[in-house]
Amino acid sequence: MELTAPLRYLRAHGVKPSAQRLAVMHYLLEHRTHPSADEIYSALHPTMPTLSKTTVYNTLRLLTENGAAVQLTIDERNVCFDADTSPHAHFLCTRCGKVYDVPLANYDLERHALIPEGFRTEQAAIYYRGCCEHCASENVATC
Amino acid sequence: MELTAPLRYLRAHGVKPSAQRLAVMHYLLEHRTHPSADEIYSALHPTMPTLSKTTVYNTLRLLTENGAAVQLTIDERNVCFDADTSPHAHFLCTRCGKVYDVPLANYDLERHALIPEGFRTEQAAIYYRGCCEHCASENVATC
DNA sequence: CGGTAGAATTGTAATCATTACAAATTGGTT
DNA sequence: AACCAATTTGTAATGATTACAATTCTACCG
Repeated sequence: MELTAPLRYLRAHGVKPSAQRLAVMHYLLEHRTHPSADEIYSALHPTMPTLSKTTVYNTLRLLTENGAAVQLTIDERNVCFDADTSPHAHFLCTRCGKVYDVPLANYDLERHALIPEGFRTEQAAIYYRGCCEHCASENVATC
Repeated sequence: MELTAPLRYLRAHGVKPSAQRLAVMHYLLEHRTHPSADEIYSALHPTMPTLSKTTVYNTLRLLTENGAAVQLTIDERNVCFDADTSPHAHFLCTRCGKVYDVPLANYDLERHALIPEGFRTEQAAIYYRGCCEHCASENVATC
């Protein structure tokens, strides 16, 4: 039961499974916190001591290239990843650094912008920055 | 006449002018190519040999903090900057790396997403990735 | 079963953007 | 001219990501 979902996910996106790929996919599916490559590595390394950081980077690239995950460039420090590939926006709290999912009012992202003829869009992202509710109530001064 | 616009721009956003700040602001206003800090430094350094890269970074941070420019995280390699702070989207061509401006059909960015109560939005960005018209006609194979 | 080719993984070293920091310079004020 | 604060500079550090060559794994074939 434990690894069923990751395996299905990889197969559905044409990614050949391996212990490392299943572990990364599993982590992404279980932790919807938009982790960075380093966070994933640090979380998996204790229980999978042979895992290398390069493999985590390679796997994440493979997953995003095959549509099994999405990479977010909302945080200028490092890229982070999301196993939820359905259309939704993201909100980065610049105080605590958390990235929140935000549902879209209108699912047709491309219709928002007037992209010129001849341009082929492959990906769309909507990013918000600001102060999340938790930080706003914690620290009134800076919010 | 040459530096009038940059000076006005800095003053309008409460940034105390200096030769370096005017040069960076001037470059951003003249080059709507969404340059990175390094591109700006490389372009200005020949005619301003004492300019340091740290100053370019410091100045860009100052400009964005004061609303005289916007920083884009559309390119995962490096942050880039735009002197046009009016609401518009951006399109990154993953082939040639160019960032294009894209007008918005609906100027109210925040209304697109259902941001939860208590969250305070300070910035919104819409990013597209894909293949631009020029690259599409150049190289049919990869587009 | 054992051998083998190709793919996947690993670890280390390099790269590259960005930041930290302390020293030097500049600008405005008395 | 003298002084304080702000700005700039150069160098060194940091930190994420990638390059690369060596090792290990996997699937297939005899």
